[in-house]
Amino acid sequence: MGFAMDVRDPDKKATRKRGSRRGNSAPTIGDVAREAGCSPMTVSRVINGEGNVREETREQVLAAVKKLKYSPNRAARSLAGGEQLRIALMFDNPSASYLSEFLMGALEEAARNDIHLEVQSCEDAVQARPLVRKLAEGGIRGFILPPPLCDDQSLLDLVSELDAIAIAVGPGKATGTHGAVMIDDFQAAYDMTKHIIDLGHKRIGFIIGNPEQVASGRRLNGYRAAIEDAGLEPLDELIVQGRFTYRSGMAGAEKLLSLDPRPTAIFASNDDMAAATVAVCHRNHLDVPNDITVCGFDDTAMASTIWPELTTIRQPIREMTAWAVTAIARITRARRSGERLKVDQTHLPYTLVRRESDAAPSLVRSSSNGAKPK
Amino acid sequence: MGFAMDVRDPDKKATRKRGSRRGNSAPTIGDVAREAGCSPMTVSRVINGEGNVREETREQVLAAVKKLKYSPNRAARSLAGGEQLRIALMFDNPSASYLSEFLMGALEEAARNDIHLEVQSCEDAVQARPLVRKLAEGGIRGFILPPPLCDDQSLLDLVSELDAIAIAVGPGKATGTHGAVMIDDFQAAYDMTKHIIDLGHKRIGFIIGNPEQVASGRRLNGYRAAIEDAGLEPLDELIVQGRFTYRSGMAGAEKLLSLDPRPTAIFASNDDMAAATVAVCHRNHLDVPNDITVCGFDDTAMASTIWPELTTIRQPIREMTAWAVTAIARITRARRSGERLKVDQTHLPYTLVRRESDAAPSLVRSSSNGAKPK
DNA sequence: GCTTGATGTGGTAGCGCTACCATGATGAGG
DNA sequence: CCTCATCATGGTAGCGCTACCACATCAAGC
Repeated sequence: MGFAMDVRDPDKKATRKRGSRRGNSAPTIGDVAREAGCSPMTVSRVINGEGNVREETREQVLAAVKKLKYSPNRAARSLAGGEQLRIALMFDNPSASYLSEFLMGALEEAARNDIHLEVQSCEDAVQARPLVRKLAEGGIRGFILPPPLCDDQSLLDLVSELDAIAIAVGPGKATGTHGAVMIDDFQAAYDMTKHIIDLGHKRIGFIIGNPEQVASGRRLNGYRAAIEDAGLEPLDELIVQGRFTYRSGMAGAEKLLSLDPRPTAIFASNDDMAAATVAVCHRNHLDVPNDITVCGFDDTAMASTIWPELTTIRQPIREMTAWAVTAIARITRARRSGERLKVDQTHLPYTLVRRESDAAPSLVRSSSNGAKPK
Repeated sequence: MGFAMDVRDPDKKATRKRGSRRGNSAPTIGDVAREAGCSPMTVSRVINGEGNVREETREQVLAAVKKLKYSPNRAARSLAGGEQLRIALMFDNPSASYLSEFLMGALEEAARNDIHLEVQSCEDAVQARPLVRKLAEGGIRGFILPPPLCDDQSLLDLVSELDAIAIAVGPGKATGTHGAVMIDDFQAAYDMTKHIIDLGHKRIGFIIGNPEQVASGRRLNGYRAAIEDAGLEPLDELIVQGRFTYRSGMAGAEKLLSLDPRPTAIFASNDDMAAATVAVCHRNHLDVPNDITVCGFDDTAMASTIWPELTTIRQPIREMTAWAVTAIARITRARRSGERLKVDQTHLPYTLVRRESDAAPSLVRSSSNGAKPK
């Protein structure tokens, strides 16, 4: 026995010294155990807040932890602890340029918490269903769903049914059966509309988003409320249907510009449609913003690429996705230890980003060189 | 003996079955080894791109990986492998809409290999220098540099000097002192130009990219070579300078459209400028593609957002970034074990994506309804 | 007294992977 | 022919931690 140890020890030391496996720093659970005069197992128990440890022992361990500045090794923990938490991030419009922000938030947060994140793209909500089922059966515990997927109630129900967790990122409305992070679409649209009104505009056109996404309706309502609160006449002719696509934005803008008198400002429900509106304005030889103000929503890359750059509403997409990831982690942990806490929902703050596409209306139609007020 | 086995075996199976440690899914390196008919070690070698594996074996392993959809367990990897590799992804034009693809590739691959990736934005190459120094001193071992950062030779030299690894993603030209993944910009521009020529165009305008990026010159040369090879007259008036921005694209397009006779096609060095060109054409009441063909380069989100959608060259940005990440990982590993293998460079295949912005030239100027040939 | 059952604690065996060394197979040089 | 280097591969022993069982201890019950 003694011999065996003698042989083993130097060997081990040599390995250690070279530091081929581990630099030299980072105390391990074993170091703590030695310091506290107990076994690694007991240390593990204390650290994980399990019961069945004498108060005295616990204190010794905690003192040792503090003294050695021990912090558990994440990799080892998740390796030993059985399965790693796996969550899927699904999206069905890969063209969305806010995807990069979306990914930054999710992947960063996932890495921080040692969560495996799978990025899945799919055609639409219908096609997503079998995919979700497969993933859930394959061990995925949570799903992050951006719009428009998160507006499909039956998809959300399917996730609950499969005993997984769905978090909607930026849905128009939360239904209470699942978690959600969003901005207040209503208030944001209200603010933007009020901003345009404050600039002096009275005829403000609005292009609605995809009717299948609840957010579209909320943005429309925000616009309407601001118009009414300002005492302006709410005219149906100023509101046209779009579908969030560039092309639908072109059609909507053409319709609005053919009105007589034409609106002096157009608020499109997203940036792609706003960009399309700018294009149509240019085709009609209208200068933006001197002849007409155009505003968007979302602050995607498109908004700051085109000329003039769009005044728009910025969603804190990164923070929203990060929140979604931690929410899933929290809920799963709770579930593992039996308790079934209810999923929560939250609103994060948005910002109105003022760029170059808005200005006060030119009073005289022909004088199109009115300097934009800063 | 037989008894002992009888006792032990079911026990083990039971443990497995309950899946207390491992769910049941996730194939391990051992499963792959069994499938490929070799040892786990060999699989490990293949996965980490180490040398000393017979080509035949490598292929078998790769096939097994694919078949089983194996993906290495990050926790185990970093637990066994010592310290975590840290690399930085720097970029200086956050507006680039290909950023999302870029990030997808990098972050996904980084997560897969349990590499800590820091995303850093900076103003320009000059400003990047102190930042690189600080990061390298802080333990960053590799830098991923998209254009235009990767075209700054002194920045690349700085990285080598600091004993870190630089991989250029999509530079115009590789200098041999650093790693690089790219497409053949010359050949791609040549192919696109030839495509336009084959459509029947003879006066083809070209908008050059940012002169500070070497890729711009390569694309220009590709255009020139195709023009000459087709026996068309190379006219300087058809080539205008741009800077890869939407706005510079507008200026360039305006200049080209003011020529008499105007070109029947315009090939812009990137999608943003091509989109701007389409906008300018529309402003001049020219239909795309019936009155004029417009082609882009890069296949960013912009290309498929606007109407008409752009015919363009797709770079496999995601794959390129992923390659960059694994290259850094491979080289670092090699360095750790002493050997100093030279950094390598590779070309990845591009594709010409045909959409709706190109057509044969309309022979009679007024008849603008020429059907687009399929 | 000895079975039960709770309560602390330690031992053992991995989690999936890689560093390191040992091996077998080849070919070059003596 | 045998050595010695060079490859291609396998075996073994951990990385730091936790699940699981075994054990020891002490109280209460038949």
